[in-house]
Amino acid sequence: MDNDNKTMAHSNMQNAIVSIASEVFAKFGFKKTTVDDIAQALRKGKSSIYYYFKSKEDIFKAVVEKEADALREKINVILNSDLTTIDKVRAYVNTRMQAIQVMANYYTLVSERDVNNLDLIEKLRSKYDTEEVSIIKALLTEGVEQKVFQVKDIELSSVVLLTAMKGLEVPLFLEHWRTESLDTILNDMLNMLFYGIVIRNS
Amino acid sequence: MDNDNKTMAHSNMQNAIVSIASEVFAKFGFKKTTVDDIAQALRKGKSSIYYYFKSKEDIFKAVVEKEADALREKINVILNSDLTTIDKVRAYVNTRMQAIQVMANYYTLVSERDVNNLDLIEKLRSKYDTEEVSIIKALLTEGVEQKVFQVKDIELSSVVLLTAMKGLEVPLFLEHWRTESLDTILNDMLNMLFYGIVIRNS
DNA sequence: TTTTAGACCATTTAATGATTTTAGTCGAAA
DNA sequence: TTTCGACTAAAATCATTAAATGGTCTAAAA
Repeated sequence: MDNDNKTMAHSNMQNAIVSIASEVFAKFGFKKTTVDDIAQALRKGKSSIYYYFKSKEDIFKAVVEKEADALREKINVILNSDLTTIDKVRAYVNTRMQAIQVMANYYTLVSERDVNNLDLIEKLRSKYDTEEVSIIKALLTEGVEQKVFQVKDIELSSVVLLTAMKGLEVPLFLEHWRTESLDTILNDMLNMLFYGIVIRNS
Repeated sequence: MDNDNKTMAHSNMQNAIVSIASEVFAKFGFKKTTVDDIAQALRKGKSSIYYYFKSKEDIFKAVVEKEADALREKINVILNSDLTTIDKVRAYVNTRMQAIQVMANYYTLVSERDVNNLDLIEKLRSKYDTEEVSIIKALLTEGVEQKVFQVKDIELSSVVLLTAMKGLEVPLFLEHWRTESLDTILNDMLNMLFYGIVIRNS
């Protein structure tokens, strides 16, 4: 078997592990899932898993990264589209609010708040928050460049918007506090963002 | 001692307990503070405390309520002032963002997230969140009535604003992530809220 | 009559040692 | 190159015992 096929087979096995691990982690959570659980689900020995991954933590990171990729793909379609910047922001927020479902394993780890995993939680949180702030900054910058937006402090505004979205995850997704469709709610919020609440006389 | 003086004396002792308890809770947190700690700080026996309060939880609630009163007093000055509605909102947000310092015991309890106290946390959170939403609704309603604001869904907007403020408590107060003054940061955010980010051509 | 506090109870928490489980490694076999 | 059984060290769990704590009772003091 030449080198490329060997690497391909290696990758295939890694992908298989990540897929199965994703399901096992989803079922039991990070803490309660053992590497032996994952191995058994793959019908292999535990040390086989360690041939492909350095540690349990690395497997979990790969799982979360795969889920993040699914979200990134959707978001990149929006960023690269011909939509107006305003519509891009709308589409982005709508898609981003699916994060809690698409990146279920990451959110579960964060909410577990297990003191033994705070380091892992902080690593992941930092990585994905930084990424999100970059996306929002890019959108705000595009809007400013096209003279559609006026934003005094893009860095601050990006963080504020991300913080607001994250804060709303709980009432919108975990508590189901409103009966209107998510689209309606997000639309109202975005209109507040775009046009403000102060009435300006023409 | 007639009845009024008796009641007065009773209240005085309750106030003394709340004051001292506030300090002890602030020092050790709810969980680590024992009723005996509070009693010793007052140079009394533990069962004396139970003569004035039904439970440790009731003492803590009284402590938090006292702190909340300090914040309410400041906010009521704003609500009852002759300021324009826009300036009232500005002043309210500035004052409200002091909550994390003025209501320190409440915030400490919430961040402890002790599973044995989730019930108490939820009771207090519900109480004070409901109160805050009412204040924001009143301000938005006043603005709409004076035709200064245009808000499609006052209930939703109030909750969104409160959620955003709460979400920003961490970066602004606990992580000191920005070097500008708090006033500057809050001002920028409020301008986003009032006027939006979309440039509207006259 | 009101206030106080020591003694007490039931429950919770902490400490401890023993046992089990788990992450990760090694080396031989396939 | 890949797999896995055996193994190790550390971590986690369990059962038991002791200590601590929230709260109560009742008698004494103010």
